[in-house]
Amino acid sequence: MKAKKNITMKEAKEKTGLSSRQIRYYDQQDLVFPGRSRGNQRLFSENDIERLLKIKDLITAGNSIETVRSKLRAPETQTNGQYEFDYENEFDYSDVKLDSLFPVSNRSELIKRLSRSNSKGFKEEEE
DNA sequence: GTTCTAACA
DNA sequence: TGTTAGTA
Repeated sequence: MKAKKNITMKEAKEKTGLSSRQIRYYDQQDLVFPGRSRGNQRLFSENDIERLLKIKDLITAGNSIETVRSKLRAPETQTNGQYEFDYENEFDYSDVKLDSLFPVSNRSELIKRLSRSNSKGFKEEEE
């Protein structure tokens, strides 16, 4: 039963109006967490799009990646007693061809992300 | 045809 | 940020 539909890069570009470069960049900056699947391609959910939209809004408003990250913190790091799992959600797994289980299918990717979380060499980078 | 990463302009 | 290279 595939109720929700996954969104591909192309769709994401159209829906957000952002370039693929920007979307991938925001992904690297941990501003969005799209799932990965077939061929290591990103699969966004409706939530990711909304998140991207908000990011775009903040960036175009003259804010930097840092600011955006402050506003949209990763759920795991948001230890305020209030969880905002706004993306562990409507993901259509039936359409995803994963080699193993989703959460830990990409160990290398997970390791990379964890590594990035430690490196705090951020500056005032904008458009 | 499209996305992915990495790197250069 | 755009764009290109080589790949899947």
